[in-house]
Amino acid sequence: MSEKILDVLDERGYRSTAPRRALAAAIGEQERHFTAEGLRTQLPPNLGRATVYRTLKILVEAGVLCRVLLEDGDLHYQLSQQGHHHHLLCVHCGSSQDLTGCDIEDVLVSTSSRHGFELSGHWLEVYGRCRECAKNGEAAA
Amino acid sequence: MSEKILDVLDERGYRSTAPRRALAAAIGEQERHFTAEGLRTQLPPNLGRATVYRTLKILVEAGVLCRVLLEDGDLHYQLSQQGHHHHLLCVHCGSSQDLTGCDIEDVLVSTSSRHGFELSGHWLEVYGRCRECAKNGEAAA
DNA sequence: TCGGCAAAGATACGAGGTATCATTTACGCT
DNA sequence: AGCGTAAATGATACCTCGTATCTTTGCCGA
Repeated sequence: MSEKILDVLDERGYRSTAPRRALAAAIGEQERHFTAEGLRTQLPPNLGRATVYRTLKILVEAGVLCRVLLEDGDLHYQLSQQGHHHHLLCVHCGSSQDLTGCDIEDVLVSTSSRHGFELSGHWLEVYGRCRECAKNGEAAA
Repeated sequence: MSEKILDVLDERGYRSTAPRRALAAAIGEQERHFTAEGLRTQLPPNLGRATVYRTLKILVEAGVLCRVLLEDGDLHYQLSQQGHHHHLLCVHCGSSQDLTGCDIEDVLVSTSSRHGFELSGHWLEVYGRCRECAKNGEAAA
């Protein structure tokens, strides 16, 4: 996975540097969405803060990562699948599923045009409980 | 409008104070979504920053204001109509329309349950160009 | 009118992110 | 291989947005 990230950077003309390799490796190991600061704690401490933020920004622009907005407003990142998609975020265990091939786009387009609105983009996050957490009962709030 | 805001505060047991009256008046004058800091520049400078943020938070909880997330991640506020709704945000002129009574909720519910997901909430912002800006041509990017 | 308690303002703090800038390093070129 | 240059880095300072703390102010019910 980390190789794939480095490939994308290479394709875009970015240089292969030690900090970027470390970042790619760390990102590849994430099992959930993560924050910039969280990622930083898993990296050598001499790796500058600015470098982390710079690289994350590049990776989002390159489509490798996508931003995930948590219900409390926290901004996280995760490896992005396919192109445009949305997230089903479990508020209980923190897992996320991607939502693709749904009919939401269509609904949006038709609803928007009914308002004379020329749609260019949108942002959707869905919060709830995943199958596992819902099954494991009412124990947890 | 500002009276209505003060009424809501009163109903909820909040006291009527000079800072809150000033805030309510300023909010009533906003024609677009606004930021906390932007609002602050339109208020007497002796009105503390904490007070602005505290009051905005109260008003969001009371349903008077709603949060609006701009495409660049900036958090704005605006007077909220009805209960749950979404925004059509014009990226050109900055206006916003409310999106209510649409069928998006239904689609979300059915799509989510197909994933075994127990939906509890969601966040949607739609970006594009409003009727006016779309009409006024391709001149502007 | 007066006292308790909510609210205000000042201030400091903290997180998250960006600008600046001198130094280092990748890598195309010969 | 070695070199020159532009890109990238890390340190640092800074900025914005928002919150915690704490003392003082002032609303409002008895």
